[in-house]
Amino acid sequence: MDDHVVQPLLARTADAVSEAIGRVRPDSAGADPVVRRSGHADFQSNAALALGRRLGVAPAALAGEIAGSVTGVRAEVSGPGFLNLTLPDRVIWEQVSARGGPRLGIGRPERGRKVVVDYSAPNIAKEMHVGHLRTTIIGDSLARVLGFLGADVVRQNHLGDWGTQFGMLIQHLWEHPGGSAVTALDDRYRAARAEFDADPAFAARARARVVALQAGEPETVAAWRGIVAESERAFRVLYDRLGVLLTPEDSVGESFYNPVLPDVVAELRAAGIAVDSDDAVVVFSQEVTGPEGAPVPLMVRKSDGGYGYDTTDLATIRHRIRELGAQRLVYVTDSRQALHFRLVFETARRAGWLTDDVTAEHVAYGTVLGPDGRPFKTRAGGAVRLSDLLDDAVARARAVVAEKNPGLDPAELDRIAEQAGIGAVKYADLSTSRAKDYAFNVERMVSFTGNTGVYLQYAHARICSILRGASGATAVADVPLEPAERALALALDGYGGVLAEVAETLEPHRLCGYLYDLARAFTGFYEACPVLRAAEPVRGNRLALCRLTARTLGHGLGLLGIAAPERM
RNA sequence: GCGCUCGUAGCUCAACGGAUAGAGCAUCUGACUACGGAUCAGAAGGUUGCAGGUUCGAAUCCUGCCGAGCGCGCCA
Repeated sequence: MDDHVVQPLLARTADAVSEAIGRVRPDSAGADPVVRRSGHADFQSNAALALGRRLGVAPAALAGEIAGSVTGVRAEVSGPGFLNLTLPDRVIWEQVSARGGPRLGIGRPERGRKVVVDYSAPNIAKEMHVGHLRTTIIGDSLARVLGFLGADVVRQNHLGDWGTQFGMLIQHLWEHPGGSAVTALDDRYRAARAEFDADPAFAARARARVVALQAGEPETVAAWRGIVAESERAFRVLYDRLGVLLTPEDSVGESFYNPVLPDVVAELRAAGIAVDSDDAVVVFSQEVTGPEGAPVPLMVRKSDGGYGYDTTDLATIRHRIRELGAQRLVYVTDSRQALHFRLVFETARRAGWLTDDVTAEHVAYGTVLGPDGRPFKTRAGGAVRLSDLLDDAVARARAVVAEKNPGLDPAELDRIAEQAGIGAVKYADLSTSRAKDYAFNVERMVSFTGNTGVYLQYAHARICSILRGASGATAVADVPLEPAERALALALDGYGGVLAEVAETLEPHRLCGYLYDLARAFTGFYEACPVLRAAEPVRGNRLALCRLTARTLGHGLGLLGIAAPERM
């Protein structure tokens, strides 16, 4: 019973207006009541503006009719036909009280929907770098939000675990034994590449090793597995540190699809979708043209008989729909791959894998830029290691937290600095709209003011502190609402709606914006309304608001994959 | 050449087709011996890249320009 769903006030108000429209203008029953949050009242309905026009009635007059018929809400006509809607105080307090359950009264609108979220996808034998940051963080947050709303989320970590580079890597490992940590693997990769380029004899042995790997030669395959396992352990360390949900069971890399690639091509060929061209097999787009006006191809089999990731991604679609039974496919990769996914989706549609019952979405995001406004690189021009990036953020967070709270003992400080630093990086990434590039600015990220993860964590911690100082009584009584209480309560009530928006648009920054607004609404409340000093029953009501705010902030941060410590 | 994405306050960013385009930094003026100061009140800051169009109503939708980034056959 603690799990019951509380209908948001916005929806209830919209229903009330909708019913009133139906009574006043039966012909227009079912019209969108266009109810939104308002700066002039609790909510406003803009329905009369469009509807009046269509019916040939003055919008203000129609708004007046609706106002006269609507029940449960005070409605006042304003301006050219806006309807300002105000709820009774009692209703709002009841709403605060009703959201006490573990799910904050939020339902599971995504229930019964299987969603595959493809994200992270680091490369085996290489270290994770800044290029893996956004996909990992955004994808994980989306998986959490969709899961919370009831979707059957299948996470897929499409590891780069297959390819010709493993031939030279294994060969190099055998010829130069010793060392196996992943940083070493990363160096090893470079060394192998150098030797491959410099020494034709080694290159030949490496190619032979690729053939052996593809042929399933046991010793070679065992070596390959060893490399994969080693890398996965290293990823695990970073995933744990980042607080990412991905587990080894979610790893379904390129090698998994390798055996079915010929069949994917065969199926496309049989359907006449894939054709031969210059010794390769390609699918020409029917929608997109390249230079010279020629159709853009998808390379499903290279002229050397090998397969690239065009084919692998086609295989993922087929597999996820046919074998996993997914209704929604989500690919979280950077925006430079937009054309690639467009072609892949187009081909999958032509092949009949993607139908109207299944959606496929490329969740594209912009580049992480360095301080110079160019793509983030080390001084030497290499990729910035993810672990270095996090170390840096944690170190700065530590300094900021230590200054704020000098009384913390070192162990506590370490723990909080880690949570704040990681949270800061994740929040910075999630809080700007995905499509844009953003500059990685640690200074700003770990600031206690502004729209940062640290600010939200601190807000949460301080509310927790208030609650610690107060015992028990959070029963909600029907007393007059102060404006700041009203603003806070309405903000709290909007949480589920925002989550639904995130699930639909796959834009976590909406949740960030909501949480920030919520924290600010709390600030306004806290400034205007004494809590612990207030007399009952006001005190109990305000404590209830504090409690619900803390829980909502904590929960929202959780869906962003960010820790919400009770003390900082 | 074509395509995708983006152009909003000095800076970093918001804004389901709705009322006066909002926050935070930074700047300026005030207030409070603080339920943990995440301060609070106020000021200033904008022709939402430009020009048309649709609409009762446009930062948002459409068209055309300008500018930036990215992409367009055997890399992933």
